[in-house]
Amino acid sequence: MKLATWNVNSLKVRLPQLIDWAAATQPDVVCLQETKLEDGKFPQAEIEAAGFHAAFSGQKTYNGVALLARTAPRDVVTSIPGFTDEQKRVVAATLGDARVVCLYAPNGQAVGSDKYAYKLRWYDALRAWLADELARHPRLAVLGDLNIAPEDRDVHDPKAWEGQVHCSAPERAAFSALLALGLQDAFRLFEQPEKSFSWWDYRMMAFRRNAGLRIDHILLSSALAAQCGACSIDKAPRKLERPSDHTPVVAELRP
DNA sequence: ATGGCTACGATCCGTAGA
Repeated sequence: MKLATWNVNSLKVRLPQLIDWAAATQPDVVCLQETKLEDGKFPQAEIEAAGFHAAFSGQKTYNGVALLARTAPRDVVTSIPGFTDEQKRVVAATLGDARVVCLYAPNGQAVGSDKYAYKLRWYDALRAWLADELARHPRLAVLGDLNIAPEDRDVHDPKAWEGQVHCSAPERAAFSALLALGLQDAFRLFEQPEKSFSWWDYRMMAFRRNAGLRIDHILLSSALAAQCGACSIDKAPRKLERPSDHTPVVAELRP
């Protein structure tokens, strides 16, 4: 079983790339972020034609998440329980015997800003919810654009980014707190190339200079981590015309 | 050098992303 996460930065613009990529990669589950589409405008027919069921929660212009799966999603949830939020950042569902949570974490803008405070509040609520989810579902996968580079090796220029949003100590503590629940960073279960990133700024030829961050993640409970045979970043879509600034991360689970 | 792209919805520029 192949699980993937991809911040597509507009599903409308990236739909053809998503369809091509899914045909080539054959994932069983795809978590999408920044769909930027109201639910009424979700491309249901195209996604179905590509062989996926879909659960989604979107809004105009900003945010929006979707969970694509070969099997019908059950028990769909589209918010962190008890955390009131206008912003559509969460969709979770049960797929077969696994619980899958798709997340688009707040960006945080700048350390000390209102958006940064919201990001940390959001992470607090997320941790409490995932603790609950883990207790209920030992086979739990959490995928998404978490907007945190957990370690310096996840940053192209750790000095320049030191203490900045995505890298600040409170954000890294929030990421660690998820791992402390019993989740594992699937990417780090394996030897990886140095300077592996999942996002590159559109400006300054950042992709060509590999000036990126690893902020898109797949976290697995122990039961799923034990089955994980590979996890990699697929840079191919970032090389296409009109790419998303993020690229997919894929994990493979053995039966 | 604090910009530099891109997407969006509103115009012909502002907001947001990270």
